[in-house]
Amino acid sequence: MAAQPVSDVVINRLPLYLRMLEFMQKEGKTITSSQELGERLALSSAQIRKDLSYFGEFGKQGTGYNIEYLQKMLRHILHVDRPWDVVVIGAGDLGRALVHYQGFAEQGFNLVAIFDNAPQKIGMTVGHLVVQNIADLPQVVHEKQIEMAVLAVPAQAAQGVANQLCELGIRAILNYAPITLTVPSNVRVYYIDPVVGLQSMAYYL
Amino acid sequence: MAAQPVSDVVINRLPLYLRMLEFMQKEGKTITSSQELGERLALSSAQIRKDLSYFGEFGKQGTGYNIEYLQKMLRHILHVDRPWDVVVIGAGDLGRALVHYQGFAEQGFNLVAIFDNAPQKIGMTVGHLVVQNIADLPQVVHEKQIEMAVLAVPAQAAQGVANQLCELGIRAILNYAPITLTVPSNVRVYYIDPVVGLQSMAYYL
DNA sequence: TTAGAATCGTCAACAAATTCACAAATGAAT
DNA sequence: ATTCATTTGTGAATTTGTTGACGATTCTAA
Repeated sequence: MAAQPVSDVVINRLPLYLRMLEFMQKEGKTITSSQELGERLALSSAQIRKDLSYFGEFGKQGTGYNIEYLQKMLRHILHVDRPWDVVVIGAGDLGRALVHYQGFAEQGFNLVAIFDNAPQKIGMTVGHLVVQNIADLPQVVHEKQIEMAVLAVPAQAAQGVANQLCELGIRAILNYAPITLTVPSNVRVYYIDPVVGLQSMAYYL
Repeated sequence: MAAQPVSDVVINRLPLYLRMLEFMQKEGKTITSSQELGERLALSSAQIRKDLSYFGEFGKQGTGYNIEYLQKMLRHILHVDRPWDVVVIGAGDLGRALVHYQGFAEQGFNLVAIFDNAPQKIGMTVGHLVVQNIADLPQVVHEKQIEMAVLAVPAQAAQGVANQLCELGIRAILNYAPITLTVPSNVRVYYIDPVVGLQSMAYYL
């Protein structure tokens, strides 16, 4: 599909295209153009055409893109045309809020287990899940062949848990802990830190 | 301070430097080097020196950087050497989890009010705050001269609330809603969407 | 006092990312 | 049937971002 690897910045924009296409579809639209997509995403139309061109030809000259078809192709490219099972580590306020969030399942990411190491949290019901002992993590990861994890533990525990996840074969970590993780090069980390966001924006105020 | 504007990618790395410096300080270290910072942040040492050089000369040849001093300078550059008041819009699971999170206040971001439009949520206590009617937002923003907001409402409500925030003079929005917002060019938006993160990483699996 | 190791700040070289601009194709309107 | 307004996909040009390399400085230790 991709002879020479497509760069990270391109891959990171594809989910935004997908999200906008879903939005347009809900509006009842069936076709769109790189220009319209660009305007609504605050990107240039050339950028969008170029990004898509790394993966194939999905549009029709003079007409634009069929929204449903382009969605389908993007899901295929991103490997989200199948469900993924995901484990959540940490049953604090954040971990629990994540389990209650419907947005993951809507996009095919099933949060199938939540773990914590605090005895008073183990056994607690969170949405449709029961908090499990972190000691049971290896078994669950192995049995369900989990490849993705959400890390929602305090900063001081994050690196230790990350090490464990990597050893268990997890290859993608969505990290909410405010710390840069050190992981093997075959493991991906996506960082979410709201404080970093506010600090970046404060610069411009 | 910055003759020709410093690019966004550079600004977005500064909080990571700051975060790492705080971490090192907790480890008891007092000085560091661009090389050490680079290794721990998975960046090149040249990158770090280059980034800092846009703002001045903070290191000492042969020695490196004084951690406390560099922290202080970075806080000054980012305008986080003062507290910022921030409002939270949306008192769902996410909004409530954010109010409970101590990480904002630790970095000088004070969540001073939380709003919702649902009658059954208004009046509810969340941490040290009481959920207020969204109708009271203009008054609070004006009285406390708020410039930053966290948007934690459902996707379908997000653009409407964002419009209101912009009209009220808010200049920085931390957006958790899974939608690309259209805002005036003088307003910054920092996007947090965990699903986008998982989708990006799924590409590599 | 001097030698040597470490490190910064910066200019130039290099690489990556974005934009430009246009041929080719499409569909609508006359 | 022909014209015209759109729109794609892409190679080239341009812009932006990263890395290399080195003079200058600092500290340590013999």
